[in-house]
Amino acid sequence: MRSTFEPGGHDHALCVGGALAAAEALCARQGRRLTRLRRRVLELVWARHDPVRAYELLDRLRQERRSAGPPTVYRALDFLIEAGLVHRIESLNAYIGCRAPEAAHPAQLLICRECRAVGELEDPEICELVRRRAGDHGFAADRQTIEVMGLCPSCNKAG
Amino acid sequence: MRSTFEPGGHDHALCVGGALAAAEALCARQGRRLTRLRRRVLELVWARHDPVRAYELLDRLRQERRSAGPPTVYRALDFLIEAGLVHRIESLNAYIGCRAPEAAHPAQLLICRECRAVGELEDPEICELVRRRAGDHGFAADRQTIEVMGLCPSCNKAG
DNA sequence: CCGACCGATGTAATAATGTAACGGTCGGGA
DNA sequence: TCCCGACCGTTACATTATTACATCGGTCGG
Repeated sequence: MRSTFEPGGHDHALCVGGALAAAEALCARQGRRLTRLRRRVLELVWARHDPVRAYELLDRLRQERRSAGPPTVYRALDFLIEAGLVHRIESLNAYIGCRAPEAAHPAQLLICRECRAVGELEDPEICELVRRRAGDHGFAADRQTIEVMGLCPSCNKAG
Repeated sequence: MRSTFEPGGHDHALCVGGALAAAEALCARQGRRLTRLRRRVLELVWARHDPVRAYELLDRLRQERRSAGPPTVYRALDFLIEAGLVHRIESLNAYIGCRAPEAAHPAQLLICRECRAVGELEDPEICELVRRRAGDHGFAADRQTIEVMGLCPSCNKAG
């Protein structure tokens, strides 16, 4: 099983580097334009493994790009979400880098209520079961938002 | 199977009346105080079968209670959600009356992107599968938010 | 009955989140 | 060359939600 939550002392530069490389590749393949700005926003999103707020991104962006305003950030986020590189966490109004941008599946996000770490399932069975049950009621599902609050492995042990 | 989406011409007064009666009963049983204000907000939430925004509720409340402000509405909503009488729809920042307040299960909301009607599954299998898969990754789930966008039965036929 | 307490509500201000609208720039194709 | 479309800057504004503190009204022990 792929690790859902990163262990404490991992080399985070690898996460960031990997995410950016994957993003370049994906955009190239799909004919999307990963501009300098968008790339930088993605990098800022990946700065940590917990969710980032839009206005936090804005504050950091401003430090290097005086001209940034809310639309700057929201447009970049829209692009990144559309491309499947970032997830919006509806229940937190926050954003997090997608750990499996290649997979087309909708994700199921596991959010730790203690440390705010976020893990990501890409479980096709859940996805399919939800779709089927909705279909049983005559509902044609096309987008799923699944967010689970709870305790991540390490907070669970600690508590 | 219980009907998930109400048919067009149903007698909506029955929905509202039933919801209020169920709410009274539930609060009585659980020792919660369903005050006049909270009851009225619940009634306004149930005015339609599609999601209501907090500030829509506020506007309507103000017509009969000049003193209402944002906290008035948000506090009432917090109470109703806590009691399981209302769901917050995270992906819309909106609220809807719970159709099965007796059931302790988390709900799965089916949201029509055409007509905004909302149906509600209370599927224990989905719930359990999500919990189990999360558990497989060491995550102790305690709250699930599942929101599905798509087309309701009638919009699906129409489109 | 009194007064202390507590949950519910009133009230004002403000924070946090997100969008609209319009203009400028720049690169690629007719 | 000229136009078009994508991208970004810029300003203003809309929407959603919270904080902090005051007040009201009932309950309960004394």
